[in-house]
This record gives sequence, structure tokens and C-alpha cells, in this order.
Amino acid sequence: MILTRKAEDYLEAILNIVREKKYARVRDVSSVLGVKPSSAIEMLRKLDGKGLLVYRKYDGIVLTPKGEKVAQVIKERHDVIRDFLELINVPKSIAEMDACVMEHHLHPETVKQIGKMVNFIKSAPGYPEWLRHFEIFCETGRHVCRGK
Amino acid sequence: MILTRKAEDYLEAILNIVREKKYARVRDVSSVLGVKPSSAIEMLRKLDGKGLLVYRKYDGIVLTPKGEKVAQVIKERHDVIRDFLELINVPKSIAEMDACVMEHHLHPETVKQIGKMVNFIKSAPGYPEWLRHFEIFCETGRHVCRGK
DNA sequence: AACTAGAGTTAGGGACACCTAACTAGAAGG
DNA sequence: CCTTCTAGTTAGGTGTCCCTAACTCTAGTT
Repeated sequence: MILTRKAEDYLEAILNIVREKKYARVRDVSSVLGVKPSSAIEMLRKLDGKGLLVYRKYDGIVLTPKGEKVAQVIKERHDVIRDFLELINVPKSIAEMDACVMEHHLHPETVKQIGKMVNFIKSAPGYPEWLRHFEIFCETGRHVCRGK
Repeated sequence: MILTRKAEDYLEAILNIVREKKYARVRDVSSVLGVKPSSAIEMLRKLDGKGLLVYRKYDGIVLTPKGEKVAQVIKERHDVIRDFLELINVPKSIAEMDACVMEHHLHPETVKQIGKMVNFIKSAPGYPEWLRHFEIFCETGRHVCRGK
């Protein structure tokens, strides 16, 4: 199944909405994605055609198991990337935006390595210390520990 | 000046070609970007119209100072991102590809923080050690240093 | 100088994702 | 029951970026 970047955006958005409300409406989807309802409908029809969700006129939208699986994968990527960006002190709102972009285009291998790196740092014996050192480095350009 | 992702790709590709050859030809550009010559010409005309490069029929292509400045910025982003990905052991070819994608879409703040993080790690007192520990962590999921 | 191979160009068209404007369905109040 | 308001829908159109097919130009060979 080859999906465009935008198709993935729609699936992910719908997953998030459904998690809160049981089903999504055209309006929900279009407002989350910042497009007009007519644009959303066009995509919903395409995704319905691919069996990723069920869209019937004037009715709620739900993901099929297949669509949910795809959306889940994207959401996981998103979370990994956002965690990483927040870890290196990218402001939350920017981290969120950029994770949205990266989640679609990065090679799975890349996402995997980013995830490992986040785990490596977070689970390191001196974790909070590492963060503090990084912050100081960002401000001063110097390492506080062991010389220099 | 608002540029599309693709326009940026063209400028960056042309910068790389010009660095080697003084001027670029339609064929060079189209083959680097994996598009047909006719597609490249269409974009070249647009970029010429915006004053980012000089394109005259049947002639070589060069960047204007303005175009070169834009291309340079993109190339720097590209390099920062590629360095980071290689640092965390993403295979070189994938790092190159993914840097191409990320260079266009990431917020400058994000690129800045990635750059700082790369510097932080590379200039740390125990740099090669850090890399080795990360590699071991990737394979075993364990920290070798100080307990655990 | 004529020929020809390959580079460059133009015209015309398609997919994608978006829009506006105009129409329709359905729920909620009188 | 009828009106009305909002959500939903359809039709038609735009911009971007790509393509193929057919043409033209340029440079190198003879």
C-alpha cells in the first residue's frame, strides 16, 4: 500500500479524533488539518476506496482495522521524533510541528536510530545530569564536566 | 521569498554542480534530480524569473548571488542533519537521503538544536567513548558504564 | 559545408491536493 | 409540521510538478 504524505496525515488525524470521540466527522478532520471540508471529503473518498476507513455520506467516519494499523505506525513514529526533539530542547510547539513533517518522510532505519538514541540518553545512569550539561553547552558552548 | 520544497532542491543541486564545473547544464540538473529535462526546464524558467539563477536557452546555468545564498543555507542545513544521522549510526546512504528531506521542512530552531547536539557530543571530553557506548547500547540495550 | 547524434525545447496532458460557490440533508426550535 | 441553521456535498477550477512525443538547435565528424 503506497500512501502519499497527505493520506498519512489524514489517517493519523482521524486516529486521534476517534480515540476521543468514537467516530470522526468531516468537520473535525478538515479543521484539524486546516483544509476546507470539500478537500477533506475528496481524500476521505480516496481512503474509503483503499479500504482504510469507512466513509458514508452524512455519516461518521471510522478507521478499518487496516487503516488503524497504518495510522498507529505513523503515530508511533511521530511520538519517537517528538520525544527526541523535546529532549534536545526544541520548543514543544515546534517539536510537534516538525515531528508531523518528519514522520512521513524518514526512513524506518532513521526513526529506529533516533528512538535508540532517545532511550540511550534517557536510560543512562547520569540522565538528568546529561540534560543539564547539554543545556549549559547550548548557552556557553563549553563542557562543564571533566576539564576543558 | 517563498520557495517550494522542489525549488529548493533545484537550487541545492545546481550549487553542487556549479562547485565542480563552473556552470550547470539542463542534463546535469535533470539527472541529479531524477526528472526529465523538460521538467527541469520548467523549474529553471521559474527560478530565472525569481532572479535566483540565470537560464538562457541552449546555454549554461549559473546561480545569481541571491540564488547562491539561498542554496548555501539549504546545503548547510543538509550537512548538519546528515552529520547528526551519521553520528547516530544511520547508514550513510540513508542519512544522505533523509537529510535531503529534512533540510526543507524543519524549523530553523530545530536545525539549530540538532547542530548543537552534534557539537555537544563531538566535542565532549569522552567523545569516541560515547560513540562506542551508544553502539553497544544499540546492540545490547544496556549501558556499559557506571553500573546497571 | 553537410550530416548527424545528442542536448535542449515546446506543446499538451495528468495526478494530487487544494480552493470557492452553490446546492442538499438533517436536526432542533417554534 | 415547517422553518432554519449548520454540516455536508458537488461541480468546477487553480497551482505545482511531473510526463511523453515531437520538434529544434549545437557541436563534432567527415
